[in-house]
Amino acid sequence: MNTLSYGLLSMLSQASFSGYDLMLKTQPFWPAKHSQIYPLLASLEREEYVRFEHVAQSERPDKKVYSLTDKGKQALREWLQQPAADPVTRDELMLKAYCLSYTDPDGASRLFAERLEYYRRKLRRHEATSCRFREEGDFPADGSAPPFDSPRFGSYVLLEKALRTARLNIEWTEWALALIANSR
Amino acid sequence: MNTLSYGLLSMLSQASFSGYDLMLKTQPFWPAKHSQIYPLLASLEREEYVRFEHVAQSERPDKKVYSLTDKGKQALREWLQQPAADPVTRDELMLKAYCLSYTDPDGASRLFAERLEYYRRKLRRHEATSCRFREEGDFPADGSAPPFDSPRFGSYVLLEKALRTARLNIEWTEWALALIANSR
DNA sequence: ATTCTTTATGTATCTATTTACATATAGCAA
DNA sequence: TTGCTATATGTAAATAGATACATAAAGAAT
Repeated sequence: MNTLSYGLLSMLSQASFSGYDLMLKTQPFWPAKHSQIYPLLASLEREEYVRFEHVAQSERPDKKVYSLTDKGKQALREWLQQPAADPVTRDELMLKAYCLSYTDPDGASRLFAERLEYYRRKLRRHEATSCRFREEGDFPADGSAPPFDSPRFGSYVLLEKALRTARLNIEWTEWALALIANSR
Repeated sequence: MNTLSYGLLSMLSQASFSGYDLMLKTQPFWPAKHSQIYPLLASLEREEYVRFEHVAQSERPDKKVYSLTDKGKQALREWLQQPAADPVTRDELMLKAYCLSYTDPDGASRLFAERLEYYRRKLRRHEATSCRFREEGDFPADGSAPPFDSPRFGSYVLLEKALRTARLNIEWTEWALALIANSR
């Protein structure tokens, strides 16, 4: 059982999902391709952490909808008792920053401007998710936090982090672009 | 040539380093073990992107000090023309947040309190680095930014991001801990 | 004295992850 | 009608990364 396997179980604690859904849902915090997810789900099913049912769809391909077994729920409770491993970030732009003087201010601006667009897209997506959650009743409509007992408490805390991080990254990138522009 | 290989070249654009130094320097933005670094350096040397000289040390083991060749510098310039790949973050705590209701407020507080300590340690380290850079003359003593042409411009921009991010993460974790405490 | 940590370099093996190969249906755009 | 995207599931092969094995010497702590 590796971290991603526990991550899949964790997503399934909120609702049942297909492998394709899980692949999309894990992207923000543990990106993985479908070619990694499907074999893991098959293994989790063999060892009875999850079960699935075939769901026929008329307009789309049929799917397998997975849900937690009691063994899966127990595994989650034990996993939560363990401290979380340190987060890992890998960012090519940060590596490029070390040799920024090998290009000119125009080249550097282009790199940071592309990253700024990436952060802005992220913020827009998180804001849309926040609205959707409030409209669909996952979060209270008044903007307050769901209670700790609610299965949405975790999503609320995560979304808040994602929003704050995106805004900070936008501010930092704009600050860096201004520094580069001032040097011209 | 993978991303980490370019990252090693990028670090070498600032100064010459041993494989051990490079392993330590890459941790913040592209963590890698020495067992991954050493073979990459050997391969970069075979293909003449870097060269090394043996440096005998009296009080420590001898080392190989690597530096960029002209071919390595050219490779860096071409790499900088390409847009940077999207950053990747993998964080077990975020996965655990999805099933937080499977534990109690005490268990959840413990998880977030451990992470808070991690972020505080990070901030202290970054602040120490910032002081060191200013004392050693890498950054201007008045707190202003090094000029764009300076090989330290990138480090300055990166350190600023690290400081802002660590502070935001501390604030977010404290906010989450307060939410959990209020539910008790 | 002994154990632990840091510096320093390397290889062998295993696991995790990505890329490519494969297939199928529906909708949309050129 | 041809190609592109999204949904949906899978396998094969390659690469990237982690763990374990190996060695060595100095200093600090116990």
